[in-house]
Amino acid sequence: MSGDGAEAAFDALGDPVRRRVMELLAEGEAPAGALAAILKESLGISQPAVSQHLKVLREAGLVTVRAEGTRRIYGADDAGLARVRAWLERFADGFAGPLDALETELARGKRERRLQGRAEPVRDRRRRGAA
Amino acid sequence: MSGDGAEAAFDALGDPVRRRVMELLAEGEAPAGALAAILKESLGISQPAVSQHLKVLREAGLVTVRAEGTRRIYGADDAGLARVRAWLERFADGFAGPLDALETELARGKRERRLQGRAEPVRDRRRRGAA
DNA sequence: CCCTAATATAAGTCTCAACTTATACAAGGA
DNA sequence: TCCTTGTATAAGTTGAGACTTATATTAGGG
Repeated sequence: MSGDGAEAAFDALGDPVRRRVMELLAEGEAPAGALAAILKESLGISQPAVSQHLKVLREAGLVTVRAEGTRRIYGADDAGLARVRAWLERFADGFAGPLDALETELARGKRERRLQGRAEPVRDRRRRGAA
Repeated sequence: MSGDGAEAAFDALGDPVRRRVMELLAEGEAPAGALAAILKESLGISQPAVSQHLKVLREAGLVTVRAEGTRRIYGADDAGLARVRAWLERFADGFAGPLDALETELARGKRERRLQGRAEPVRDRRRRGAA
């Protein structure tokens, strides 16, 4: 429960350069080189850097790639974006996502009980890596 | 053009702990201490760390705070979340946000012209800080 | 075939931000 | 008035990841 795949997407969108890439792709597909050229001009970022960003976006499912000769044509991937939207629906004023009224009530009750505050067994854990 | 305030929100949501805080707040308001207790138990994170995360969320406009005695009651702020949704509407299959059909066409044409690739004046720029 | 063009990967550097502990501050209650 | 409880701020450390340059890879063209 509570495990969508929006994690990687949000991690990826946490970077302004990658957000810019997505904005460019929102207007239509583009070869990697064109994106690199635009980002080099506007932000002074090198081609390899852009390539690395594209890789992150790919792995987050936010972009699609299609080979065309030696070119890689990138496009925004609705699948990844949909997962982001789904995550946001939790906050949709009124109900909490795919839960029906009853489950919502149960969850709320459980939360309130948990929120009373009872903290002792402090497991361990150290740094939450997001490779 | 192209300057919404979704930037800070996405930067904030780029962190898994802050996302977790938002998920908790999606179920309802909670005092900082309760959030700290939950995150300590589940992720082993200290109270000051949580306080710092809450500060980031506050500055991103993603949460509201209300003082109640010595407690700070946090809640999800629709304003910030709305800005995130607005950014995502760029990708809404078909049209590009608040632009009408004509403007969309113009934008697309301009993009395609830009994407032809013409890069020379490599300004300077160094590291894109996001205080 | 080799050369060029388009992209990706390797390897290394350096900044930033997410943590830590310690402490300050504010609001009640005894 | 002090102590306690709840929260925020200060100061310092450290690992991740966003860059860099250099090089590998792949596809076509002459």
